[in-house]
Amino acid sequence: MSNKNVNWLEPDELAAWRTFIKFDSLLMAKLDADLMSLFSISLAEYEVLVYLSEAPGMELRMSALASLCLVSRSGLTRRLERLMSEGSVEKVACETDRRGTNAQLTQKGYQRLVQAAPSHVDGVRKYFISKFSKEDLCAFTRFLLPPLTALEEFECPSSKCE
Amino acid sequence: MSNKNVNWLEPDELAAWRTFIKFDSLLMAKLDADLMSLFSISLAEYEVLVYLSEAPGMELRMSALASLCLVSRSGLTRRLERLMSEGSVEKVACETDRRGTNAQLTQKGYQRLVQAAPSHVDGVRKYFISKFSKEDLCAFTRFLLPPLTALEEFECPSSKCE
DNA sequence: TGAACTTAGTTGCGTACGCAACTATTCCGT
DNA sequence: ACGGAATAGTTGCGTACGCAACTAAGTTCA
Repeated sequence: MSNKNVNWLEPDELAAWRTFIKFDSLLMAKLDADLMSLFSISLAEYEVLVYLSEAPGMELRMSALASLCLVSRSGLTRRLERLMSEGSVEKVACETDRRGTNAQLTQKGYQRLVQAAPSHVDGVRKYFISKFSKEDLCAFTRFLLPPLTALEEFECPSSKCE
Repeated sequence: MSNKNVNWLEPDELAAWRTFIKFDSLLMAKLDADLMSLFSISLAEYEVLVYLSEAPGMELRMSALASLCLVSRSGLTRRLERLMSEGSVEKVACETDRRGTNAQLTQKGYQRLVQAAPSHVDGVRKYFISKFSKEDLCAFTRFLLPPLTALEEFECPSSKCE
């Protein structure tokens, strides 16, 4: 199609854009499918286990976790229901704010993470990291960080983002 | 967390990986929200209009369209239902294969695309393309193409991918 | 030619999610 | 100290999707 009233992307631009979209889409699908078939855990659930494992006391407020996972608060409530029902996560009351709830990684959840992580990390290295030199990897991050910050500001229109 | 039995990503690797994930997620959400609020069309539907507009006769087989959109055949059936119900797309019987159906862009669908495209393309340029020099953009594509090809082979395990 | 296999598309069903509305708690200005 | 606004989390409802099963049509091979 070639409509002169629309300033379509140039071939190089289009190639980069579609490669990016497709790469991301296939990569996420592959990582999810691998986790699912090997460890019966979805990428979304794995993500929760990772963020919890990195937090002090292996616990995080629901809202903080939702924000890290880029998911709505209701979406996170349901994700945690699934993880709780298999015993990977527990909810504990928040000491300092009685509205709040902390999600906490259980021993079982931690073991589940440690079991799945090597294979998952291998996948990330194999399909993504290994394609870049160390310099290119850092350049990649530097390139993407400014637009990422700009995008974050649309989410939290006026205030301090986290 | 620091478990010595897992070969976790290095800080630079982790930064690149999480930046990538987050950037993609926020960018897609933003492009979708913009299309939705300005033109009441989702990014998924827009994508269908684009691919149809580029095809000879502005029509494509359902399967081909599903493959381009990286969506299951049933997913595409439902996407087209939505686009048909507002008159942007029609189904026409395939001449050469009576099993087949072609999705065809209507005048209305084409106008819808031309109306939404400038704003959408601006967004893609503003948040993605403009962050790279022309050289970096091509390098970016070159980097991602090999792993993309590798990932495509998992989808079509043995055969010719298109 | 015709029986087995493959391919095209649709449908039923289950899942994961977002939005809006809700309750409970905390914060803030006076 | 108290009344209104903000925040934390959950729930009901609607949506978009994938998988598996299905029908119809084409393909292959004996």
